[in-house]
Amino acid sequence: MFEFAILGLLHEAPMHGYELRKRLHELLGAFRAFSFGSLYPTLRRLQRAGLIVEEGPEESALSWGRRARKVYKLTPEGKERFADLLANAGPQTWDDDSFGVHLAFFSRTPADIRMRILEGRRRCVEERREGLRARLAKTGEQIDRYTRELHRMGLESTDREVRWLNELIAHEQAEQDE
Amino acid sequence: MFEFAILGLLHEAPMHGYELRKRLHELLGAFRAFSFGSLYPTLRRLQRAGLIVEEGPEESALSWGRRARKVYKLTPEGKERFADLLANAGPQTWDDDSFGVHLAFFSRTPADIRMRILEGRRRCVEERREGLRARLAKTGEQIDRYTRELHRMGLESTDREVRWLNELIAHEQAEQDE
DNA sequence: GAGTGATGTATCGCGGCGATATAATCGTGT
DNA sequence: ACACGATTATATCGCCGCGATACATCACTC
Repeated sequence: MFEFAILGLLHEAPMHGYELRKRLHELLGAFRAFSFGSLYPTLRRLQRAGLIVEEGPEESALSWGRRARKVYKLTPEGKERFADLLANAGPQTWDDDSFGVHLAFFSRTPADIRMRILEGRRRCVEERREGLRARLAKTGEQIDRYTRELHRMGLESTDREVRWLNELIAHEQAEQDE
Repeated sequence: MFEFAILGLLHEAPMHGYELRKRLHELLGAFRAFSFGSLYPTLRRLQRAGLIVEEGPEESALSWGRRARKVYKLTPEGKERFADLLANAGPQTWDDDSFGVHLAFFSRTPADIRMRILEGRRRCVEERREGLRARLAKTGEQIDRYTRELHRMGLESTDREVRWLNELIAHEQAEQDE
């Protein structure tokens, strides 16, 4: 996921780690917090895999006076990898945060894949909603007040997410038709 | 967190791994999925730490005919540890799932600690809400449609959680007064 | 010129997950 | 009677991401 996010961001421009994290925070801070503790190891991993490369010092010379930074840019393999991850956007689980990250890069995502991701998400959130509904109905009054409150809240947010997804999907369809 | 949940559940009765996971699912399935991949290692860890012990076969003999299971029960140290974890319920972050797990064990939690946890959660969710609000206001129209949608949704759910927490807190106070 | 806070890179240990292996037992259909 | 799949049950492995921590530079202010 982090990998996907970094590759996605580097499509905009070459960046160094700290900046990546800042942009990531702006982009995804709404529902996901990325830490430095995974940022730098991930960058190393991507570099070793040949998906990103460190820019030579001459390129970053325009911002001189700055202290040591490592500016990374995408390689063709990196771009390919990003497209692959999008295309194979796997079966999701409700507690999987990949959906949000995908959404954040939707403007760079083909319409058909956008649709597949949206519908995949809706499907799994709907499943979850039915599961919660069933459990709430079954256990009825016998369970702990706090637990019930937790379930109630869970069901409500799941329901709201489904409705939200429906709106997003409708909007996509409207765009496609025009 | 898993540790806390397991210790909490074992207050009810001695249990084996699979059962623990099932109960955990009932209790916390609304917002958290625990996997076997952490369950068994965690049980081992707790056992090594002396917080739980494996019941002898004679005790589990009442359920005979069953296949190999390892039934664990709390030690006094385990109970102590649970109380400690509750008492020191640390500073939370919004994406931290400890709150939900704590809530699930509220009926076994002293009223003052309940209150501290609820208010701690409210505080950090409120902070997050203000952060989101500020960012949405600042960036205005210049950001990506999908990203804005993500932020909007994030803000909305955060706001809903704050209101929910307010209700819970009010209920606690009402109970305290009676 | 001291202190504070933001910028910047980096590592370490650990908790938790997904995939996977293995096996007994239960339920159901034929 | 038996076969087959679902459920019960324990366990390991590698990987991802986090929190804590360290350390250095720069900007700003008192």
